Amino acid sequence: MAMAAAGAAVVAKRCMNPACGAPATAGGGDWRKGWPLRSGGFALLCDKCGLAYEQFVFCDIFHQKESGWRDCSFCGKRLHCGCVASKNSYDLLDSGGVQCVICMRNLAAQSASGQVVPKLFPCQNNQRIFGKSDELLLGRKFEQSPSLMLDSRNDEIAVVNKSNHPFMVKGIEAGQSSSILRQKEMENGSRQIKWEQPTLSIGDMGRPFLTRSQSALESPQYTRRDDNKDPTTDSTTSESISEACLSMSLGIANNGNKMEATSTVERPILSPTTSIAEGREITTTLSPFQHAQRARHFLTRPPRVGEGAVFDPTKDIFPHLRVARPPAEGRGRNQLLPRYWPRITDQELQQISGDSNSTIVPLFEKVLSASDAGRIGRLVLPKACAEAYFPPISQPEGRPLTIQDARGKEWHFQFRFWPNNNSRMYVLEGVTPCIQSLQLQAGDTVTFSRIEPGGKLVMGFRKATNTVSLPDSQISAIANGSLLSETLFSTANENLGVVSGYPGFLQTIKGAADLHPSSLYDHHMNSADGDVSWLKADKFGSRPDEGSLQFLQKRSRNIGSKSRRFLMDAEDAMELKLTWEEAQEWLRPAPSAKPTIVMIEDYEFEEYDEPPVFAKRSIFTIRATGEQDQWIQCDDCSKWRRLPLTVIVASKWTCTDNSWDPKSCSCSAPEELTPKELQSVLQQYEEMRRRKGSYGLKLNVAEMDASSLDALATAAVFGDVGNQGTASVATTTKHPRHRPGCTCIVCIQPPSGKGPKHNPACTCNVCMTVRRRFKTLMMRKKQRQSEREEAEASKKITWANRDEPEGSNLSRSPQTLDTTRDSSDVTMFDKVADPNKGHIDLNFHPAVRDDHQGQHGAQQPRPVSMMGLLEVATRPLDNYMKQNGLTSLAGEQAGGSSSTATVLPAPVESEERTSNEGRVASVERKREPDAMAVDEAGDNQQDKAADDAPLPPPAAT
DNA sequence: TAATTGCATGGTTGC
DNA sequence: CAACCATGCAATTAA
Repeated sequence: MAMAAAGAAVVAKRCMNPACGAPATAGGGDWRKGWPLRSGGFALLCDKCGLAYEQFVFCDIFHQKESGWRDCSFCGKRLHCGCVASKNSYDLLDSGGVQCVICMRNLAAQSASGQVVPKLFPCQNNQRIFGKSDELLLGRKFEQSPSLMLDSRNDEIAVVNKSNHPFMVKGIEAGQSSSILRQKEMENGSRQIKWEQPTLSIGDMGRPFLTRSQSALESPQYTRRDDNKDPTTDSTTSESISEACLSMSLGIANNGNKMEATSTVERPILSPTTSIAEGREITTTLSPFQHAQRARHFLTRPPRVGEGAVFDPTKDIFPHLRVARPPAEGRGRNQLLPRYWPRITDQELQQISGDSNSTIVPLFEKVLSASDAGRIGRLVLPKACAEAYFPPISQPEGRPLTIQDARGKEWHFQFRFWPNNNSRMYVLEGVTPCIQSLQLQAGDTVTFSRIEPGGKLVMGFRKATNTVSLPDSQISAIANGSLLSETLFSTANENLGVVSGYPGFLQTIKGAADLHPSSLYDHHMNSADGDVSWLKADKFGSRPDEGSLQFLQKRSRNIGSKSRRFLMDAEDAMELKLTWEEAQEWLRPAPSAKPTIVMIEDYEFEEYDEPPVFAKRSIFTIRATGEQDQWIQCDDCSKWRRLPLTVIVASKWTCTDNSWDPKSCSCSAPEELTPKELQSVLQQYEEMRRRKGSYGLKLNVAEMDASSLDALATAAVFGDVGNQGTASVATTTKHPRHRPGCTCIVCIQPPSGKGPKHNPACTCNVCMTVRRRFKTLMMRKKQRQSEREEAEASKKITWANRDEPEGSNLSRSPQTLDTTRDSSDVTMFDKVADPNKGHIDLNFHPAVRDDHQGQHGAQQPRPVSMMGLLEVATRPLDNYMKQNGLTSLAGEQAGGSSSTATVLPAPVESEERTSNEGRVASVERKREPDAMAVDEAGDNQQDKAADDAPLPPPAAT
């Protein structure tokens, strides 16, 4: 790359080879970047004579090859180039050598008089050539800036106008400089520093970057602050600090040639570069490292717990585990979204670090979109990432950016931006060769890291090997819009193991795993060796990662945007080989859950902040006396033991855990149920399961409906599954159906902070559906009012049957149930709560109701998905009216009563219902006032209507 | 005519 | 609701 391309404002520079003298100016550019240097810079070659120079990213000055390194004459530590920009990292000695700041300080400490006079100038590198074009100056012409120096003897700050000095200088934002300078001061220990700006702790910073070897392993800039170690004892630290200081400057007022710090806090030690910066746009060249430093300055908000930002002790235990780490630096004013957090395992870091002493700082990663991986050759960069980690650019043209891949090959991109909605859209242009070389495609993940020291950008990649490859026919069908989203996802699910689920599911499952070593181990072990293809992409097995997931989500965007949230990791799916109904048996309200009563259109709903929990399956029975029991089977002896109704037990339970019944706390104790009773109960139970399974078992994981997985998700995220022990829950008094396994919005809502809360203003699908149902309800009520008179005659009939669709649980009293079973005095029932209050049931199953509406339960219900629900919700009102007979509501009420028999969550009940309608109705009538009965009848009707169809347009509601 | 470039649009998502 | 960002598309340039 010719330097001329860097910009037109390159000042006259000539090759230092007297026989050459090739200019590096625009138009004459015979300069090109060469090989990467371990320093983090790159070689600069004179195309004409081949003389090589090197550039250091910290000072942005080209140095004649190998001429810039300076080794401390005392400790031998490799110092930086020796240019003015790095001048503060060492001191020139009269003897001709250099002295690093550490040695210099030590010497000063040893000297009572402290007469250590840094020899700031002249700099030795008089053969240096200028480097850096205006692209590095962000469009500004090169300008000489006064260099700031500090006489350490008296701590005065002296500004020396180095207008005659041939080195480009630069500045950074005041905030950054002050922050860094404070670091520097701490480093030197020469002053008492008051930290004005927010101090970042480990917790604030998240997990700092890792290095090849340990302790490595924390960013010196941070660890030093955190543990207050004496930096002099840590060469790594000091070196890093020194390097960091290379890039700092002071953001103080320029008083001509003399600058004075007006604040004691802001007094710098050394800042060799000071172009006065007032903001980004006038900020001069910053290396990525500098940039990160600056960005770090804005880090004031601690990461949220739960986003993975907290210190994760498991990382030390499982360094190979892929856990998204919030970048330690440079997240900018706004925190980086977790989706961009690098998910690089320590092993991968080690790989990329190789045998060098370099430190890898994971910055961010991005899943390649179709656009990114397409032929257009543009990789859209997340704005926050670009601004935090890449060099600042002020012009849309941007600047060239060289990024090295894990194989050591350098790729030259154009880092630029487009103005977009008063904002910027950052892109890397020219990525096609890289993409093709690495054989990346949409869904793969590109990871950006930085090598320290040097600040060199490195990119890795992670293949999404399980990327869905749909048959062409399906792809074309998708393109034509003829393939329903469900089909796509079904296909995707089959191929990838993607299933529907709550969006927080994946995150929370992983999050939970992160917090629990055992689960994490199980969950991640298979992929422990990583799916990041840093150096040996093909060597490692891979698992579908979030990249492929996101890719799928993106691909599905145009055909079912609502469904993009119903995706999950294939590996997670593998662990969820159970049907929804099976899962239901394990779900219980959280023991500690306290419901919040929410009024929705005059109806009370209970909302729980806590998700349901896993619990061991149990069977509820009711005796002839009306007494209810809960039975649970011992995992050891398989005997059934009676438990209090409200008890929730862990997934494993044995007789010895039976603290409620001393007589049955041992496996040797006889079973309380007689064989006949037991057989009856189990038969009923199996019957119920069969019927549930009749549709549930048909569902593979991928076909679970959304609500099912929502519940699964919320259950899965509950970390203390099985540890609830006993608690008084299980039933509620407000929501008649709020029982173990309930799938209403109360139960399926995700834990706080993990998703939309179902407050009255919630607009999630579930809530919206509920609201629509209520709107439908209200609409129908209005219509009914006008028809009520003529419907009066059939009203009683309606009442007699009105509870069938939804209210069988409500209407079924223990006594009623009991009379239906004559084989035993113990009858199984679906655990219900207080049936005293009329509530609209949220546990509707439209498909179930649909099927049974016309066939009285003879037909097995179909699974229903959220997409299907949404689909029917969009049907025109007239269809809705026709389908639901709203034109003749009275007739519906009268004639529809017989068709309202339905299968309910507890099939046993529905079966009874058909034979006991009259009794059920009478019981129902007894317990509720007529007014409520009317409403509830309407509710049920409307629920049904709203469930299986069609929601009226807003005007109709 | 194809490829590239620059911008606009609109879906998605976080606040 | 606003910001972000994936992508479409018109304008421009190159072949």
